[in-house]
Amino acid sequence: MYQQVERVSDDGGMSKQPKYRQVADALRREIDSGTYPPGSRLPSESELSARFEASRNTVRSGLGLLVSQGLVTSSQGLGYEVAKHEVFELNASRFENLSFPQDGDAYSTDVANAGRRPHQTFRVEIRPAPEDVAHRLKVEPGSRTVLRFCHRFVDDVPWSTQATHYPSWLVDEAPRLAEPGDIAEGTTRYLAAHGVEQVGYFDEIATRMPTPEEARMLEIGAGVPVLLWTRTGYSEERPIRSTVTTFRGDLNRMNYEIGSLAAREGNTQ
Amino acid sequence: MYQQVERVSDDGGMSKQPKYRQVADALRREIDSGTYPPGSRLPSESELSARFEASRNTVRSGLGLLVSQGLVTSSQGLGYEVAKHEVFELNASRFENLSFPQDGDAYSTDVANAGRRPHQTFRVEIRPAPEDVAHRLKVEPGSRTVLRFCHRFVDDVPWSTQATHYPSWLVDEAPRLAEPGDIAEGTTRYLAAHGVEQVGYFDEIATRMPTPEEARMLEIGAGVPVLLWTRTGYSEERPIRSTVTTFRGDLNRMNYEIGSLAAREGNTQ
DNA sequence: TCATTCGACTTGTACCAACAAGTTGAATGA
DNA sequence: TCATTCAACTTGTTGGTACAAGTCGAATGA
Repeated sequence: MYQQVERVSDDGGMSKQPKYRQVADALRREIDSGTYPPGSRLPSESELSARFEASRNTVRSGLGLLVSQGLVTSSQGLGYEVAKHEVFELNASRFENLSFPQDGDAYSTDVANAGRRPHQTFRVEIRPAPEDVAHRLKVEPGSRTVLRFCHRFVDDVPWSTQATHYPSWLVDEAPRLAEPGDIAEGTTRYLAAHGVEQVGYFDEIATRMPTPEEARMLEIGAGVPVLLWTRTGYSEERPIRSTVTTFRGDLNRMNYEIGSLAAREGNTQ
Repeated sequence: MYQQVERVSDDGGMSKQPKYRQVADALRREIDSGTYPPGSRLPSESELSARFEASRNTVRSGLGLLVSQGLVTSSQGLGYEVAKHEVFELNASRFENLSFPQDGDAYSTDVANAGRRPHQTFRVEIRPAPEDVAHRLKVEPGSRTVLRFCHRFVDDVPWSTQATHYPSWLVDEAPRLAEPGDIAEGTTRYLAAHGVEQVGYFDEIATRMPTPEEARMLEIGAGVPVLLWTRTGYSEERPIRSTVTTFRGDLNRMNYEIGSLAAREGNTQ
């Protein structure tokens, strides 16, 4: 296959890099330049081992770098594959007033409009408030909250999880929140009908590597971060909900449109 | 130190996990439970090797997992340290009208207000438009753009990079854009004074693992993703700027306030 | 006192070996 | 024809060894 052997010859006087990094860099260049397009298979470890005159372990270290950077994935028995990135756009500012991306309304229609097949599981629990949620809802940590939890898929690929906590005082006014099953008209409308209107919200966006739990739920491989979207909704008087949505970072992008965008016809990616 | 040896005894009938995962899980539990608080040092590889009755390689695999999840960092000669997370809040919606977080205005004051020391380097280049930028600015790929690039530090720790591209037609109307050095009054005000007013913007937020280049600029260790904030600014007629800000994911969180938040006094973290 | 050396630690790199486990496709046999 | 087996691949796990390289503090010597 490769009669010729890789050398550090390309190293234009740069500092000497360890061999496993040279392997990673060489493969990264070839991936970037299209030698190995997204979805294609890389040569096997033993082939690379011969090509780079390195032991299998060294080649594995290099490949491990690429995996932890999310560039390639590996599966036992199959080999290494260049990662595909098919991102899905989420418009976060569209839900400003009533239609919340909650209980499947906006989510299902968005996904269906993109020609994909949505699917979700749903459950309701009574749970003591975790510290961060308690702080956002301005209730005591450990006090009772209703958790409405949603696990979402697109074409049977895990896409996101969404956990919305409601404070117990709100459940007293709107008891159906604590009942299992969907609220057909949407929780925001349901709450508004019971005199609790959401007049504003506060979004926090963060990223980090997934916990093992999150990696399991979203079937995330190594090297893929999660995007955390925390939306705290407010009535005129106080916080009424805290929604934490956890997205696969490799499949999602979030958008905010603010101000007049008359000049923005067509889409921007 | 540890006379007793770890066993799989804790495995309550669960599927057998490889030993290196057991090591990682055990250490993760101890980190979460406070046995090893943030900033503290983990036992050395050889100590862990004795404790878990595993080879050094196996222990290293387990530690490598924690590193790639951003939970711990390692440095040669020093050992493994539990990562500290000191996040910095960015209010993205505050810049809705004129004061852009550009050329240091909002950034410097924000950082100084937090009692930290801001520092930044700045440069201006003429560059052919990369494809994504060209698309956002609605110009031809490869056409001339002005790139104003900013590398920001907080207390001498690399914090973010910001690259703003302006289309060449805009530079004809506002020539100081292409000149090196700050624009004291802020680019947005400068543009407004030349009849180009930004009336809206479109934000895209994404996350991924850093490229080697980004890892170098931001001094990111393994297991820390970057947060990409792309803001495209529009005048009444067309796009006028594309700003891509790259943040260290472990040190930043982005906030959007939308609607009335009279009920949100105090802060939410 | 102060700077240097050096030893004892730490993690990093690189190699070897062996076997486990998943996948695929060709050969086999009913 | 069709299902099964099996051989030949792939990556995954675990052990070993050796040395390089970074860090720290104690011992050394001027």
